Amino acid sequence: MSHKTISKIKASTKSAAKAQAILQGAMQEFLVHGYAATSMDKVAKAAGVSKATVYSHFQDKENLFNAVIQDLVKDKFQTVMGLEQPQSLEQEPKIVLAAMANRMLANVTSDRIFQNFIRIIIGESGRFPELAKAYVNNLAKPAIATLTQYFKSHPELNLEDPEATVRVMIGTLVYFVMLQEMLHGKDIVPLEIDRLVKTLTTLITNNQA
Amino acid sequence: MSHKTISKIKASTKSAAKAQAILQGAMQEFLVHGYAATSMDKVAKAAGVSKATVYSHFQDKENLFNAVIQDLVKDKFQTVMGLEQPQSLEQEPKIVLAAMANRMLANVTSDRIFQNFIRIIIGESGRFPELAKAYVNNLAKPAIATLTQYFKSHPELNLEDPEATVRVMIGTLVYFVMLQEMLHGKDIVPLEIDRLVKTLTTLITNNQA
DNA sequence: GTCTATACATCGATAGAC
DNA sequence: GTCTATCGATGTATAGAC
Repeated sequence: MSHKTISKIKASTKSAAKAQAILQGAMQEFLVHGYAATSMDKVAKAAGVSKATVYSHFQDKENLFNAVIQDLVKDKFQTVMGLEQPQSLEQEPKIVLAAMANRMLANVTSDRIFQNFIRIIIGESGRFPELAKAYVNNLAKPAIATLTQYFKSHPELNLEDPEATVRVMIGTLVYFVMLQEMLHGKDIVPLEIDRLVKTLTTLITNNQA
Repeated sequence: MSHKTISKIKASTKSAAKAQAILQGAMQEFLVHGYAATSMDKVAKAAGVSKATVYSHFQDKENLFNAVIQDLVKDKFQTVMGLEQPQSLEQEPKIVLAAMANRMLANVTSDRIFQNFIRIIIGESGRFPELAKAYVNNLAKPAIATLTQYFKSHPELNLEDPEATVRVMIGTLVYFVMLQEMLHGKDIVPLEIDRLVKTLTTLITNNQA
């Protein structure tokens, strides 16, 4: 990208280490306080640099916010995609689907950063539509595609519409985490995970033409 | 509530009309800009009163925000509950469920205020957990209860776990609106409503013990 | 390249006239 | 009960020394 040749090793360009520290500090602040309630002073303090240094690496607050979210989207891509791959896909679909669901629920439930990330994406989706689209493109779409491919490669499931069935499965899981964890509904409308997963997988695998 | 007897008709207590105007103006601003990015100056301007008047009716910004959200929760209760009642529940479940789903999707998709309301509830659910709980108590819980009762009153559906099945149905619908509309995924991961509804109702009604 | 110091706007909240 | 005027704190962003 830039000309980091010539001259000595240090202080050749804007230190990439500081840029990373700024991104890290900004991420922490944005995830906890949201966009509007996060000040550039707090970001600078969290990153261990001066406010002027923040502005020397990022044009303005909006620019920094975009960079932070794009970073998170990339980070969480691994989290989301790692859900389907590393297991034995050769077993019965009912087993595989239940395992996928349980793993997804366990991962997201225990990942406060991911929950705050989703909160921001949804909360700011009106004012930052491009960020919402980045989420859809890089996280939702691949997840949907992967599960769709699995459904299509198992005709014994007898699914009339695999694409739509994927939405049922993902929607069920996402809504569950959202209502129980993010919206603090655990004690108000309790429901055991096992019951949800059993019901979901039964509906999908007990399909008759 | 207050002593609006005695004295003349006007200027007896803090005019309730102004309080309503303030709530209305604040609602508009909060729904569009979120909590932190909404200033009390903008609220006062939107309500057509001075900032001091706003503070004479509401203790502070947080107090006003709470009142606005509580108002919205009450308002939208009608929207949510009106979805299941006024139709002929005597028809085949497959027909009834499809009608419920279609109506819910149509209503929420066309209601930008409701979408912004959900955006705020989720976006601020970390910093205002009580408001999220108010949403769960007054909107999600009744919706779940109503649909659960319907499922339980139709044993011919052969549902092993009606409570969990309700989550599948509501989760599917909520996630669809959220992904297609609120997160602007309509053009990125398109899916026709009819396919989703058909798939969902088929899964639920084609259930074999 | 990074700092301190600061410019300038806007924030939430209140005092005091009417 | 509602207004105008204003307070002190804090916001984003930048100038200038090093």
